[in-house]
Amino acid sequence: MPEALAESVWRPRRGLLKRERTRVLLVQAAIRVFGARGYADATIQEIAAVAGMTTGTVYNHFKTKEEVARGVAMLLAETLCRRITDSQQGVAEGAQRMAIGIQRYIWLAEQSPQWALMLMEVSAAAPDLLAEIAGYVLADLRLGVKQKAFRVPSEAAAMDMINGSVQQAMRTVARGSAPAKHGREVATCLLRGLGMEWAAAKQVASRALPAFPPMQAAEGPAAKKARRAA
Amino acid sequence: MPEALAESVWRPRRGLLKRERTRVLLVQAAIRVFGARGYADATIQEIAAVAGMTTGTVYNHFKTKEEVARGVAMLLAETLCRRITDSQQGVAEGAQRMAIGIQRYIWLAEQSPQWALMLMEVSAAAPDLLAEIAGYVLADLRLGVKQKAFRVPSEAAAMDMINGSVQQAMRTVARGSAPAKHGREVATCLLRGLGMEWAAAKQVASRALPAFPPMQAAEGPAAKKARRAA
Amino acid sequence: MPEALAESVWRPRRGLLKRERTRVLLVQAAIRVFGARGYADATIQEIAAVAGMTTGTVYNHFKTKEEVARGVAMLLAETLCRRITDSQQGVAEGAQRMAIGIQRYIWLAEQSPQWALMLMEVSAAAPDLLAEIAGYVLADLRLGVKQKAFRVPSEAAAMDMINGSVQQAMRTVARGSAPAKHGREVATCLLRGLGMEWAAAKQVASRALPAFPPMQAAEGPAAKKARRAA
Amino acid sequence: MPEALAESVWRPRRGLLKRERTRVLLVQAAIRVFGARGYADATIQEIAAVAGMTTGTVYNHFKTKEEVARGVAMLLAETLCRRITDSQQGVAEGAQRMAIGIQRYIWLAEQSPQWALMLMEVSAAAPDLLAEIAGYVLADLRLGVKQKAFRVPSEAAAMDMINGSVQQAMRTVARGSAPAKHGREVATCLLRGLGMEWAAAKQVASRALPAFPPMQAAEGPAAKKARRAA
DNA sequence: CATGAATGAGCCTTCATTCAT
DNA sequence: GATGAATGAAGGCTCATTCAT
Repeated sequence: MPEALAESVWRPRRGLLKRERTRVLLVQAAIRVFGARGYADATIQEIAAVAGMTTGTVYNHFKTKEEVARGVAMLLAETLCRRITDSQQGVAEGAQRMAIGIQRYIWLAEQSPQWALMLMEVSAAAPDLLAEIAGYVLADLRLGVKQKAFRVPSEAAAMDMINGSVQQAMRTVARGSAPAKHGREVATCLLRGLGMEWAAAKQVASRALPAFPPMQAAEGPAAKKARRAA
Repeated sequence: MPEALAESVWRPRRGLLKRERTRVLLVQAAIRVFGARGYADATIQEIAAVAGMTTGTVYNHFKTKEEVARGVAMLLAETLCRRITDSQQGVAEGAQRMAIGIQRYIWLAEQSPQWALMLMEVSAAAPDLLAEIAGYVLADLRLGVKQKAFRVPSEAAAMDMINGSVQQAMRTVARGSAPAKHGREVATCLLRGLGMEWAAAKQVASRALPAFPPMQAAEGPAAKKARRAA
Repeated sequence: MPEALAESVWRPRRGLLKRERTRVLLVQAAIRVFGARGYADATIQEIAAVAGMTTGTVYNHFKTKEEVARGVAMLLAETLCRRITDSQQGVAEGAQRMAIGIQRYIWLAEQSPQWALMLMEVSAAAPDLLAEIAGYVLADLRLGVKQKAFRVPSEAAAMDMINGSVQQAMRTVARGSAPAKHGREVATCLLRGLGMEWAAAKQVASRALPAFPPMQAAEGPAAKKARRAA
Repeated sequence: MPEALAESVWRPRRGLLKRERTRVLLVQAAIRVFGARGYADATIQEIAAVAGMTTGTVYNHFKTKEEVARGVAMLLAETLCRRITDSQQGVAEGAQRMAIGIQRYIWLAEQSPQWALMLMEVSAAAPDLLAEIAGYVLADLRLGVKQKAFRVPSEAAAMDMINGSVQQAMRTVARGSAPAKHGREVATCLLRGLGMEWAAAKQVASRALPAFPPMQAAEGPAAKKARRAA
């Protein structure tokens, strides 16, 4: 797990109902185990053990291993999207937002190759993850188009290009076979592919990435309930 | 299996030593089973049965299940590369060769979604497949660069973009959620990403795909031997 | 559940103390679930859910799953015996009472094969059911003997014959492999086995079955209490 | 297991192909385990262990636990039918053959209550057993009818009566709650139920049971093959 | 080389039962 | 009395792999 995300993912969730707290603990354990063993080789027993519970408890919350993957996917998606969105605060250009997102994912793969591979394995098992992320990417794409920075033959084609390229780049980086600055170069290619001119693409992709500050606590339903009651 | 490939893959291999013919039969059976069940759910016993042999025989030719996947990967790679290369006969422009390759893969995914998904699963288990294909892609990329049609920040970035995008597009198509002309639009994006101007990219991607004629028989070692002897 | 019994079994029990009403609701739910899944495949959790309660509640009323089966057995036995006895009102001949009982059970199996199989499964898990029923059968047997209609080598042998034959006939009927009039023919055989002459057996078994009127409400302890208090 | 059957069931099968020999060993082990634990509580692991093999081997021969029960049923059916048929050698009267069969089964339940209960449990899980036995019973029934000893309203009714009664009697005997001579008395009732006169029924049921000699070896396919080849 | 029976480690999954709230 | 989350012991079953024939 990239250090920069650890806190956001592991942070104990207060203010959740008991059932939900257990669920989150299980998902956190699953992230650890998926990361260590890979999705295919991870076992429910180990997830339970890591969470300090028993197998039965896992099945109280998830009907199948795949559903565990879905739980993991949702937590990761939520964390990633929120963290990256937070770091884009105040960036109004679609092109730059896109460049930030692209490079951030590749940067995360550099920080923790193992984690990146897990992320992609989980994505395969639980497409929800990509779907969630795609929402944010699409928003930036549309912003860029509206701002006349981008021009694409179709949103679908552009999305496939962006998502596929970033994933492939993450793999390359995780494998250790990427040159330095790979993130920036991939971003350059992609911005160009989205219709920008060479110089502009290069310029935008070269700007320093913004800081990546810890996520603010999300509210659980229990907390929401309490607030509503107030 | 896309009809257009079936003959090339299933054709009985004559002129091979017996050992190798058996091996090919097993690989062909494995392709069928992987396609039907997916790599993870395919069993050695079923592959053997489909090939009309027994488990033991499989292990006489492959040390592990993964090696079977490698065998499948090699056969598919060889078939794909040869067929696509053949169809590019006489195309001298790197840009157009690239456009043809990109669209052909996406077209194959349209022809047989199941097969496409299998292809990608096998790629994950046996990276040889992608490596082999990448060789051809890289050649076209370099050709395009040499011809000043392409301009890229780095070969690695361009390759990740191309490979990742095509895979993602194949997935989208296989899932059935791609718009019509997806192949052409993805190709347009990618050519643009490789440095071409909008109009040129669009124009090249819009040319009709060349025919996709059956592969000529490949020579087995036995035939080679015979020829050498002559 | 045979329609003819449904009302007697499902009828809400008024006038019961709350604790007992809950208990009955659970037993009724168990009958539904046992009928749908079979005893072995029924789960406490589903029984609770069907009753609109939780597992814990089930265990507040029954120490084990088997005890639930016992509860089911008692309710079914009570219902069956009472309904059949009611329908025998005014029949003074042991032989005819016996013929009615035999045919009624087989008729019930025709009405609802699934329910019949459940009945026998529950009997295996909770012999109380058969014991209860056997009491009524034995009474009719003795009546027939006293009236010189029956003549048997031993009560035990006769009881085994009657109970075993009826169960087997119910199974055959439930399986759908019994000819028409099976109930009547089995009854004829059994009456003959109990010592009657052919003609008499056949004649008695051929009489029309009496109507099968809904059961009158049974009193619960609360009602009893109230009555005692009066 | 009743001593009188043990030798017939456990005898090592020579002249069987290896696969079949293993299968028989597994079935024999299953009989032991079903007898000791009951069908529901028997585990595949224990069966394998008792047979000196591993669980995987069991599943090489039987797809499910129920199929193991079927294997047991077939072996028991074959053994029982052959042994009883052998002991009826030279008995030409259908009535007496029937009386012998009825009493023999009940006698076996006396010899080994546990085994009898197992037999009935297995019958429930694998109806093949009863079906096989029923064939022999039906033959005797028809013989008796042809000889004018029996008269029944329908074969189906008679069969249900015989099978059901014998099973119930076996249960009663196995439970230890049957009076002495229960077998004879049940047989008397049943012969009467099949249409005989009281005196005749009693007389036939009172004859001494014939000896119960060990079964002659059955030929396995390998032996058959060898013989054919000769 | 082919055969195919045997292996065996180990996973997923179920569910009766408990117990703190 | 009701709740329902948690338990945990087991068991069925799979399948890649081996090896004697």
